Amino acid sequence: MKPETAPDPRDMTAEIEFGGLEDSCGFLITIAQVYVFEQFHEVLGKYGIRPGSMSALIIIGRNPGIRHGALADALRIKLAHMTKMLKSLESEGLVRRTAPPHDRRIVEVHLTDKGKRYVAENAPRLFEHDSSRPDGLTAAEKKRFIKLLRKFSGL
Amino acid sequence: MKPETAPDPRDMTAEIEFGGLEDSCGFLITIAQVYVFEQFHEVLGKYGIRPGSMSALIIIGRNPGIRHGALADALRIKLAHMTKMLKSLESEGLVRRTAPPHDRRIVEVHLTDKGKRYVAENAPRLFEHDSSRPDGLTAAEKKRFIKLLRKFSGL
DNA sequence: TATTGTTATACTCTATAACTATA
DNA sequence: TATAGTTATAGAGTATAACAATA
Repeated sequence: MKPETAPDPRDMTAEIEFGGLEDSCGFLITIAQVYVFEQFHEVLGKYGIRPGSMSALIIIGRNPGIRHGALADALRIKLAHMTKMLKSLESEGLVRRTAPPHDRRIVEVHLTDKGKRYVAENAPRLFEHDSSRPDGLTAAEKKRFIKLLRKFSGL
Repeated sequence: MKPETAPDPRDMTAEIEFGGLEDSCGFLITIAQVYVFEQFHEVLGKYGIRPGSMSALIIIGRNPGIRHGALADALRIKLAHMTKMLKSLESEGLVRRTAPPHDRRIVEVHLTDKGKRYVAENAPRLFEHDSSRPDGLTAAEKKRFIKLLRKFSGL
């Protein structure tokens, strides 16, 4: 990112011009997201954990009996996708889904014992990875970054 | 996000516990990214523009003759996907792809006149949308946020 | 042999809408 | 009629690896 450098795409040492995208939150968040996933798979892939289902399991563990809809809202994914993910986690024996008697439309989700062991083993790996990712931010910057990210998303 | 509230997923007014994810850069960036795409499609969908190809066209416009590989690096997407995207943009008449005589392995990309008009018309819409997105950040916060995002991604 | 790009395949994630069951 | 979730289908994005052409 050197705006003063004349762009010459044939010169491999030349930086390319981003034409304003370097100041676009949307573009930069997309780029950051690619980096996050890349690092996640590189470091945590060997344990077979994936970002989406790991987040779901962590939230289910902290909110026993949470409904499909509430979980979908929390993870910002569509209910249809949530169903697929939870049925998959159920078939792996990590979660249990039950319809309460008072409203049989609802599906409540709990971790199984296997699911609890899975979270106890893998959640620390996720958090350790997240805080040690080589992202070039100082501790103070990371703190500010997290606050801004939360405010940005209305979380 | 109220850690002091007892979690009760059946009470719709209760906040859910994120169990540490609320302090994870990776999780928060994923959530932010969902918000960015959602807003993008809501506001700019009617013009038929999409985030990936719009970014590509903007960068091509600013770096005439840029190679497939350099563009893929800039957008953090795989070369195989870049090829698909550029062939699609070529079939829409927005870009021209040519192999230079001095190294016939290379493919250089330029905007066509139609592509230039397309960018002239739609890039301002993208930037206007990006700066006016209702993300709750003040101008000063947005500035700091952009700097942190760039540092985070090594851009 | 190494580099640049292409093709093919498969998998994940997402969007949408029609559907079932229940309230 | 409205709500919670399910199913089916299609599309976008991505990963991977095998491939062709050129250097």
